[in-house]
Amino acid sequence: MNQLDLIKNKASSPQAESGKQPAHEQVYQTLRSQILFGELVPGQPVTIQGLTDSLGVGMTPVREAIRRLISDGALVFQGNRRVSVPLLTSDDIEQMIFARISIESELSRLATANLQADDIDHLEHIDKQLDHMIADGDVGGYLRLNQAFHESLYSHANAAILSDLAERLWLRFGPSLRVVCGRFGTQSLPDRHKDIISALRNGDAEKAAKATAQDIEQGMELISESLTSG
Amino acid sequence: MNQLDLIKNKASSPQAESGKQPAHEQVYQTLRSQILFGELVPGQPVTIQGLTDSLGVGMTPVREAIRRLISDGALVFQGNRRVSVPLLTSDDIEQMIFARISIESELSRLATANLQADDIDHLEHIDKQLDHMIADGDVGGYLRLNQAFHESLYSHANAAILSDLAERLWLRFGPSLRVVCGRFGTQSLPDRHKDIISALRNGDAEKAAKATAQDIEQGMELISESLTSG
DNA sequence: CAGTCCAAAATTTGATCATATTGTGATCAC
DNA sequence: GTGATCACAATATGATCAAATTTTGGACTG
Repeated sequence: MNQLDLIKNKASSPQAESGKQPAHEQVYQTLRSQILFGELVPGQPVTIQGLTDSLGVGMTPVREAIRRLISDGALVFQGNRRVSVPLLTSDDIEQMIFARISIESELSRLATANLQADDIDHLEHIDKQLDHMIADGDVGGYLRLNQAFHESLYSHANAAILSDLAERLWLRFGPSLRVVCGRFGTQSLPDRHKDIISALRNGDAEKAAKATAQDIEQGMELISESLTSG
Repeated sequence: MNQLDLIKNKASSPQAESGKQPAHEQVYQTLRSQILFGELVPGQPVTIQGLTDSLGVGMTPVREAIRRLISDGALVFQGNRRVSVPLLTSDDIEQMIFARISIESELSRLATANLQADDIDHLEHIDKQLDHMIADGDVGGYLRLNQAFHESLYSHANAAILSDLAERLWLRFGPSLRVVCGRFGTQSLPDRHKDIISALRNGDAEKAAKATAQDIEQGMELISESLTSG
């Protein structure tokens, strides 16, 4: 894809460890995945020393990663010096529904014009795998592929700032979404992706935006219901 | 010599125990203000050691503060280990116009119902001072009061997540807005605040949202024009 | 005598710093 | 221009200090 990336990777080939990223970056990415895919439970405390032990790195990289995640809204600072995975209120969900629909609909709208046929094929491929995950009841697989679908779509919008805002919102509800899936199973999960794909193939940006909004609303309402019932 | 001056000037805070905050938090707040109010120039490099020297604290707190600001989008990591104040493209501005209008209009809409008469008086008071700053050509004062106006308004929306998203966007364009003001002077600066206040007094949420959107669009277009002309 | 409550020690966790190591960009010789 | 070398900045660790939580022990009350 990008020539510059290949060149940059080549320069660091001596250490063939697939990436000579600094430790604080690796810690950040690790925690980010764990939060995004619900491997951490809402309310769970996160300690610096616990992470230095389990990840085998020093305190400074862990601290930096935690600060970044707090800034992302993926972790919350508890007033005393404790840090934990956020517990969402239904009011939080309301705000996120609004923000996600505003931003991600626009991302779909922008992406529509830039998508080539094979890009859409790729999205369809992801969605097919997604169906299998839902059928198999594989919650982790669902979360990863659902995220991959949206990220892949939004990446074609060429809108770094809007994508960044969207990513932050995903980090906020990741843990809660996992809980919902664990409670209700994968059957009730939304998948308006077929509608999105069909709109993309027709080059209909408005329809793609609308379908994205519906996909978002269904998923978020599920979390909201889970909160009120629990 | 003046290493603590920047930190100590938080004395305006009503709480006397502002010295109780950890150093990394103070460094973050200091840098945040400097970025938000344009005391740092777009493109300017930011070094860890430079800040440890000038602020008189160790490297760890500085590192944490910088990571947070990178996550905020207020600073950018340059691929190599360099960090600098972001340079915006006109495409960035486009995205920010969209995001700000979406989110901040909603914040105005939500705030309308919650505002008491004396809250609106307070907003009007801020706006009156703002007029003086514009007349005097005080760019720094304009930036601070403009930010205070919007923050004060949005705080009544009781929407932490949306406010957080808005804050991040403000951090991104702060340095560039300062440059614009320096170039064009304060005369051309937008101020639809009178329209906002009048709508708030009438309890007209839609009109408040609309006036907010106009205020945002005018301000951002100014930055955009400055980019293309420069 | 048992249970509760409070205070103070002990333990755990966080915050900061000093220092060693590593990587980057720049300079200078060739 | 190319390549070795040098200076500087960033990264990472462990030590040290401070704060908060938990545990513990004893006294007091019922």
